[in-house]
Amino acid sequence: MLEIQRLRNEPEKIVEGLKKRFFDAEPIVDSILKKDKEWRIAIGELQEIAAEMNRMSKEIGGLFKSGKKEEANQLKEKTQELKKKESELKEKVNQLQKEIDELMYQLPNVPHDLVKAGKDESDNEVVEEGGVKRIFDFDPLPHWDLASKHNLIDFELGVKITGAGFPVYKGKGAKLQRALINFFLEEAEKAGYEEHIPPHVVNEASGYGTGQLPDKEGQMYYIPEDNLYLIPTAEVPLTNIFRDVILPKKDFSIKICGYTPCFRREAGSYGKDVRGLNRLHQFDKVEIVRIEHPDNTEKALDEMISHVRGLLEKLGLQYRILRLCGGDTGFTSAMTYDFEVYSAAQKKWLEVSSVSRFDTFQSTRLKLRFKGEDKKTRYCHTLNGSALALPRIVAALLENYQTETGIEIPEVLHRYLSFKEI
RNA sequence: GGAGAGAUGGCAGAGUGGUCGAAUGCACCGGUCUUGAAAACCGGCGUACCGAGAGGUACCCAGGGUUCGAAUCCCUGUCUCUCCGCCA
Repeated sequence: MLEIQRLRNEPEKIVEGLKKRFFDAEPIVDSILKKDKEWRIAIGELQEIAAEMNRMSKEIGGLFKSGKKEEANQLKEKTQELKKKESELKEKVNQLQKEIDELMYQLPNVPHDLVKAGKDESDNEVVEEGGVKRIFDFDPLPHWDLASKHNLIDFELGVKITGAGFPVYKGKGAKLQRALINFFLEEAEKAGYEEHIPPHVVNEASGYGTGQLPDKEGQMYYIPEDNLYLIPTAEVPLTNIFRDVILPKKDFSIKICGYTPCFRREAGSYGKDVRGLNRLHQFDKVEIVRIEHPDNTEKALDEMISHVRGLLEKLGLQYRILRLCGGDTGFTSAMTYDFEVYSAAQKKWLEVSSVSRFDTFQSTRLKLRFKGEDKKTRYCHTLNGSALALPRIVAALLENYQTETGIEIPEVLHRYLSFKEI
């Protein structure tokens, strides 16, 4: 959520910034400001009445104590009128507050200066390319064929047990998953991220904290009996560790990571992109999360990008980094870099990581603050990124490391496995 | 699943209708003392909102209610703990 202060101080800037998303914020911002003005007047009046009531109550108490019953009763009658006014105003204030909140929830984060205006993914900027380009002298197979040929992943079995999008990893396929998870976790640890194993199910408050609710409930699996949600990413439980937290000092830099399965309903996504591992309802991911002082956000983001880049280089994959345009940047994000890996067999780029800075957008909902220089509380900045999501990495590894007879394993993974090829 | 207990400031814990935003202890911050530290002593020490400021308002799990007045009484909900049962 944006800070109301910011809306009051620089509404034009926000409206202007959101144009980069092709989001017309003006009517919402105007409406908020109008209601905010009303609200401020109403709450001023309400507080005055409350103060008057408090005064009278004390007076009545004193009168009763000193035995002046009649005077006390007279005063009592006077309070009736005030009470009525008070409850009316209270209702008005609450109603306005509710309306303002609802409008605030509709405003996405304001894109960072570097973010270009754009409607969709076709406007994203490629900011970097690297890694090893793979050239085949034979016809490479897509990973779904390789997976069944080498008995690594059984998609049909997953359909039987659960449904489409829930593959079963078997034998070396399963071990490869485990190796990747360990590799990613150890790399994260080396980079200073403290490992966590959080719950894979979260409550409603956590969903609101990181912004999945009220917006994207349709994308999460929901357990109505307990009012709990399966996590779509470790970002949710990891970031919510810091919900309702005020960090005591101004110098802090919190770096945590965690492996979890991720569950996504992916409602409304059909077509060819869903083949094989390309889009799943359950997948594994190692997530890195940072809580930073606003002054340190830029540096933190750079470090995260370097970290993810490092992983892709160690795995020997061809990659590119995109800075998403306004329209393709997630609702809660101020700036997002997507990492894509090239699959020579599928002849396309596969998104394997997304690194974002949210600035105060999440921390306002989370109420995550720190004590600043002058003992004032300020909102922290949050960032997170996948480091990395497994399925498409597996797809790219299988496809790019295939030979005519089998599949090689990148050297960095050897220490996690008892075999060097499939 | 059954039975019971509870939810108060960073923590512990008092407070059962009036001046309680809340005793006290611990922790924390500043100071005195000390060569330094400890101890002792003095002072400070929740959050949010409105207001230019003075100041005011709200918050004792959440939401309702009773009352001139609620941390305190009533209702509903949530959560936690203990015991029993079941079970990895």
